[in-house]
Amino acid sequence: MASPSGTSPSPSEPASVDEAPIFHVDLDAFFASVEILDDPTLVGRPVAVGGAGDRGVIASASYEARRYGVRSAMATVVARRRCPGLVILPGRFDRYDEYSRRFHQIVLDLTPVVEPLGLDEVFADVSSLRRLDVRPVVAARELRSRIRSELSIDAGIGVARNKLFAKLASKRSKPQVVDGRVRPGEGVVYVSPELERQWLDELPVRALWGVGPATAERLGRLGVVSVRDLARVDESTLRSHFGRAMGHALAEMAQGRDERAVEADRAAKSIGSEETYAVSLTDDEHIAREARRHGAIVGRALRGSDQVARTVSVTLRFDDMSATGRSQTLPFGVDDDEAIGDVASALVATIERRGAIRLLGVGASTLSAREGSQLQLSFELGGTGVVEDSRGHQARRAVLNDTIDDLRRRFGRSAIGSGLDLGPDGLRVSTQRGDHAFGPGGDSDTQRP
DNA sequence: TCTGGGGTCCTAGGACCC
DNA sequence: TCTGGGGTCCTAGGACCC
Repeated sequence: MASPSGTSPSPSEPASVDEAPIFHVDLDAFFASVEILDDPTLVGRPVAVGGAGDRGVIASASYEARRYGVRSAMATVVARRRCPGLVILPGRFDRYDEYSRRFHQIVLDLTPVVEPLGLDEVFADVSSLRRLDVRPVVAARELRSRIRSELSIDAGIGVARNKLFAKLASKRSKPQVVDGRVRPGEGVVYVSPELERQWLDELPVRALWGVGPATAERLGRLGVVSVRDLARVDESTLRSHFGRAMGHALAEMAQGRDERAVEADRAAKSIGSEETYAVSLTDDEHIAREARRHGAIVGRALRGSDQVARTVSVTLRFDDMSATGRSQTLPFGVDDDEAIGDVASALVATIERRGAIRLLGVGASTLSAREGSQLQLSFELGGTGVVEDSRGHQARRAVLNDTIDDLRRRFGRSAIGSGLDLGPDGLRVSTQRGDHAFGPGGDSDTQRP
């Protein structure tokens, strides 16, 4: 296949695993591809997965749809305008999960060091192939054909010295839309060390990992548009403008350096559920109910993964697109709908509204394995260490109620929506207050004026 | 043209502890 | 008189990624 000089893979060049130990593997148009596989009548039609409503966004677009300029992250109303015949599907994430697991397993058959990024991408460290004397480009081609034969989905694979170049290479390996036509990709692209500098110099800073619209804009104001420009700025300057971590990362990437390891088995750090409403919320009771509903979804997810969360957070986005949040860390982990819902609805009630609410979300973090959390609570609350269900429950309830009282105090009663003071929605649970002088917040009553 | 839902990471200030 | 220094935890906000 014809390729622009300097950007073609160099399959004929020998590359040992030591020269190019990192793969970035990325499935093409993943969600849309799964939908087309499951419904052959969609073959050849422009297909997208995403929200169909006025506030929807495209999550994935088939190449047929991309011919019309449809892209992921594009507002659905825009996509429809560009492509009136666009088939928009809501998405079936359980199904994508199945495909994703199979995809991961195929890569895991090659190397155990696999780091997923979302459902359709992984980094893989293939250093372990050294013993087998396999050239990485050859291994990548075999991997690609296995993915294609077992999943019926194409993948692009970047092969390089580090994550930075592997990711840039996989992007170049993809099919491209040129003049309304889809040009097949090369599938596997290897960046040789000799090509690295040339690649970087051609790139806009926006192509670098971690450089989004805001950072690109700020760099532009410093006269930095390309990575070539960026390479001329010293690190201390970058740190002073962008902070320690970002400044360092920018300086490193501009030189083609990237020491990040491929990390397998990264545990999730938070679980959340959020929703953008077709019609923004204004009613206090409705808002509290939604906080509880999302809290219950989070609770189910926690229980499903045998985890408890100590931190409950809420996020609101208003009609002006501004967003704000509140979070509260409890002295013990929770995984039940009621506890999460109580804290979430109380948190939401403390937020001063800047208008109608278009998005409401509930999150859980500071996660730990569920086992033993009840016992731990019993100790923390000054118990004997003997776990007794009713007592444990009552003590948790008491701490939870105190926590909610603390929120009122911190943010002022007036900030609390009318939905909170009353009992009927079950927010306040009848517990004799003052009969427990233990636990964090347990003596907060005495501080109340 | 108007911006989803799942997440991760970073920063900064205050509280608190030694 | 003026008044530490570092570490950790918590919270709010923001940018970014897929």
